[in-house]
Amino acid sequence: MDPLRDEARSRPTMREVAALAGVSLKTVSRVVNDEPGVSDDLVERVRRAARTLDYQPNLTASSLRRNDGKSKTIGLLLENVANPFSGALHRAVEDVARARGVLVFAGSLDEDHARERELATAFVSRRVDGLIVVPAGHDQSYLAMEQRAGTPMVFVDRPPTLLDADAVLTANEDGARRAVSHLVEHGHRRIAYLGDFATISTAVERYAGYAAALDRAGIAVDSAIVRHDLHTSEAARLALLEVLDVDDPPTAVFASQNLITIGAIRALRSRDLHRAVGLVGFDDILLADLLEPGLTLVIQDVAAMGVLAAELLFRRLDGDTAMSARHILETRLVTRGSGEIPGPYA
Amino acid sequence: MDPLRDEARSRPTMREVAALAGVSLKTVSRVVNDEPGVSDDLVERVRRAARTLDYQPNLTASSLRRNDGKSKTIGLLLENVANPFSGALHRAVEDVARARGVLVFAGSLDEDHARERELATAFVSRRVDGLIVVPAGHDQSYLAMEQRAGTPMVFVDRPPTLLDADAVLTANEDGARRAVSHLVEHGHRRIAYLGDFATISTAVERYAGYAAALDRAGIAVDSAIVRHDLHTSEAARLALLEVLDVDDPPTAVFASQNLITIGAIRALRSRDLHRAVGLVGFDDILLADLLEPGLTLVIQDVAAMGVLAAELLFRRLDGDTAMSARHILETRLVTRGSGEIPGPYA
DNA sequence: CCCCGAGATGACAACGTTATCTAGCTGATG
DNA sequence: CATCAGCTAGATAACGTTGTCATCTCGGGG
Repeated sequence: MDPLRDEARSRPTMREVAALAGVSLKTVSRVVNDEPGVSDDLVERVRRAARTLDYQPNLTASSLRRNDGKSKTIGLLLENVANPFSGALHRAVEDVARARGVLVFAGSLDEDHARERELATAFVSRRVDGLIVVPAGHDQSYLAMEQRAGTPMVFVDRPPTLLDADAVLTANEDGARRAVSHLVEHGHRRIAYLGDFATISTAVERYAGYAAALDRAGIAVDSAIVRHDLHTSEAARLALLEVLDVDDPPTAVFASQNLITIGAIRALRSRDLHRAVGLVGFDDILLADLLEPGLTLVIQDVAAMGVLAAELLFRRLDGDTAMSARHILETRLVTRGSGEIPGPYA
Repeated sequence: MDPLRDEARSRPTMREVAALAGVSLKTVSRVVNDEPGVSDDLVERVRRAARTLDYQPNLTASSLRRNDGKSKTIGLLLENVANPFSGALHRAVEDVARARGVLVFAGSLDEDHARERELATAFVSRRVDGLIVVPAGHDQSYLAMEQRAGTPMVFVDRPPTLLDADAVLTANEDGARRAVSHLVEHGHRRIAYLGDFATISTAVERYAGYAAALDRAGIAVDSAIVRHDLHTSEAARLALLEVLDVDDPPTAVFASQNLITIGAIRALRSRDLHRAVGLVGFDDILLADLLEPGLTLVIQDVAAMGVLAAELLFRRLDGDTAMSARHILETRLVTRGSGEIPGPYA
């Protein structure tokens, strides 16, 4: 009907390359996969034919037929591809994967456990070779069947629940304890806690570290200056404004996550308290050194976490059947000023 | 040999579901794809069998066989998944894709044109349904065949070269002109330019805007205070330090990109000039409002760019055959202090 | 009571590739 | 000179699914 319909000319296949080169399908397959046992003459002819047709092998068909069934693809479930933590993790995983010719599917979960399951299933349907997961939910048993079917999986930042798998975690409690002890050492005894959803395991651990540091210093936790379930910087800002209004207000603040730290800074600024109230945050923040005062932070080596997670995953793919393990990475306290503001007991 | 080898029990297939339900393969296919013409009785039986076996359809096999050949997958080529611009773009694209059940492959190019081609080819080999590209190179003709084979592609931030395709771009020249004019209006006539690789089209356009603004104000471009090819904040910092040392040093700076802006701030801080020298940057920066002085920036709506790009792509996938077009998004100048520092002619 | 159409179900081929097996050829060995 | 090892090349089946078409059943109309 339409004579100009050469538009949707479909991609050349091995069969067409074979026809042009005057060889069998299988010979083309051998050449494409660099298998030995093809004469130089034919290799050259096939190569030329492939180039002429601009042949690109169809990797999905290939992986369907291959014995190992590998798709050279992994799935990465992140909290949100737009946040810096996820971005850094993604990049580290990508680099390790790239070295092995493996591509990365990435997706955002937004702390939504339904979304986690949905996306994991979508990845599995595409037959990814493995999964790296920063879980949003608290039940990963839905992955058990898939794991048994041979898909390795590594959890990052938060451990899997109701599932046995490798995990790369941060020493959250220890990091938080050091952060809060640091404030105590600088003379603070009224230290507020601002934390993320209490359903997030890292938030729980960081709170435990906060409480432990206070306990060690003989300070009682005062719920009037402890706020959980803050997930945006705005929520954190409002929470801190309230906390600053209680009787006997805090002289220092521990912010358990980067967005919360930012909210805390905004609150302190608006009261012009940023040079008076101590502040230590968990997680790195870009430009932390350019603020005034500089931000004292507990930081994790996110890139190292990503590299380790990817390496664990590929080790499993290479056949490692050792028992699953949890790898805990230490944190580092970087002092830049906000955490060294002296408290009343300095 | 190893009796415990039930480990790698492979995934159930339609054939197994069919056997368990006592129906034919095709009937299972119909049920899985919600095709009409299957009795309620059988639908129920198949559903139950599928659930029992925890059957997950193999989408790669399905897309291989399907007439439309769609893999419900798109490829996204970014500069670096870890940088905020790429992250925001990625997220916007993901959201549009998610609404259509489409998954996103993402990869980093690091301004490497070889890597661009490599990654694009890898995506094509996995038969993605479409590509969204922030190109690193200056020749996308290698994609022509693929485009003719029916894979739509949309370029973002930078136009395609030697290839006709949709593009979503920023009004770079206009934005830069407004930024520099803003400095002129605040009394500056010695305005330094710090720019990215001159091979990047956006950098070229922004420089053109800088030159145009000076020209309009009757100011000659002085190459002594113009620096190109800065790609890291450290390079920018060092460059500005040098520029500040020339005779008749600049009283203001235009930084053409976010990392460069950060380097510029560091340089100014180290000379304690951050409250004396005017600064306007291109691209958004997290916490720009918390610095002192606040950063005056020309910002692009990155999320809007991503949404538009993804929508254009899906429109093509839905069969839109209109001529390809370039969509130019305007920028916005956000004044926060650093750009309003008065110059000598104020 | 036969035939026909509509609807449900299944048999079979095919998507593009790789695995397996066999055929043909060469040249060396007994 | 027969045999066989060793190599190259191709024919064929198979991966898990969907498209096409044939078959079967059932109810209603002539």
